[in-house]
Amino acid sequence: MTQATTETERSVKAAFEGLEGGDRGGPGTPASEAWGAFLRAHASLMRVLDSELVRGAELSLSDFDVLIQLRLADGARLRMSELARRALISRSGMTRRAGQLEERGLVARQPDASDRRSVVLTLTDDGAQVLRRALPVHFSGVHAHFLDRLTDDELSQLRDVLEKVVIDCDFG
Amino acid sequence: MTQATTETERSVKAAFEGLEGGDRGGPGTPASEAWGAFLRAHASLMRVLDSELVRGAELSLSDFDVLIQLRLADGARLRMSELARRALISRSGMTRRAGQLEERGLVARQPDASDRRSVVLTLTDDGAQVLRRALPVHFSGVHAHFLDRLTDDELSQLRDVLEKVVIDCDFG
DNA sequence: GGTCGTTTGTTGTAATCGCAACCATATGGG
DNA sequence: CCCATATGGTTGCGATTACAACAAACGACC
Repeated sequence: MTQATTETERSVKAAFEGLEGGDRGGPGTPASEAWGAFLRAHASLMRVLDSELVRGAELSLSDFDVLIQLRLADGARLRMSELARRALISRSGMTRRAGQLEERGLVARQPDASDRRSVVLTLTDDGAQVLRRALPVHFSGVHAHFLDRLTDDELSQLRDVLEKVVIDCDFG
Repeated sequence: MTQATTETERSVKAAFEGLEGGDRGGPGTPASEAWGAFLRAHASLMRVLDSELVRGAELSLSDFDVLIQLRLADGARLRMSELARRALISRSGMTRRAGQLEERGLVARQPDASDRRSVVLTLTDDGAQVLRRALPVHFSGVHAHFLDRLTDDELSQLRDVLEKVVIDCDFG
């Protein structure tokens, strides 16, 4: 995977000439290399972290996301839409994920008194316990593959740079 | 829309609450903020870029990935496995994606004379033409949402930092 | 030549996800 | 009060993906 980078970026040059692209963003530039690293980093990190979490805590990264977002919310309760927004998934995706988690007894659906359209999701005791067991697994993975490889300065740089390219858009 | 998100990419904004992992990695630190920005940036960028590409060139980002990797390869020809590796997808995923692209006449399957197990994918004239029309669409999107928002220094930083966290792993 | 382990591509299967459509509810103006 | 519009959640549906298992072919070795 790392090797492909070099190869790719070398040949990118030939492929993109004739394209109006210009210098910035052209092949072999920091731009294209940054883009490629961005894609590779995400793909490989997500795969490994999910795999580790499933093996170590019998929880997918998607499920973990919902549980952790619930736990971080005030009172460990959130409406479906808000939860979907925070977990970066669609509302329909949230519906199905909540259904699975509810079947496992990790979350509970409750009607919202102030808005009868809404459904409020809460973390059950079992859910909190499962989350407690999953946290160190995920934590050690993020440490090993992410935090331990970067300095504090690099993390700050990464945060600042990436926040500039976040697009505010709907997710479903 | 076509699925811009590959696997599991969710927001885990501050996944380390309640852990005594020390300050590094705790909520509100550059670590967790960088991680959250990483996830949000990828999710939103992929969604928007895929959407723009589908609307502007009738090509999903996944299909584009295959075509561009073929184009960048020497002679615009690659074995399935190598193509899958470069496109960050599994071999089975590559099989099916190649099947679709072949049906559309954008790529052609050829036997590899030197290894009868292998199948070599080549870019057809139609495929090259579709790719030519797709390139400016994708590049303008990458420019608008990524490159134009960052300086050269920031792109170099991003590349250097992200390459440190790329994990060399199999994708299928 | 024969054998074992590896690699290559494909397929069955199951899981996931988003979009569009839908109903229920809420909200703001006539 | 009534209607138009917007929002919240669910469901049907199609599309995509990875994992595991498989056969064919390769390669190293004896």
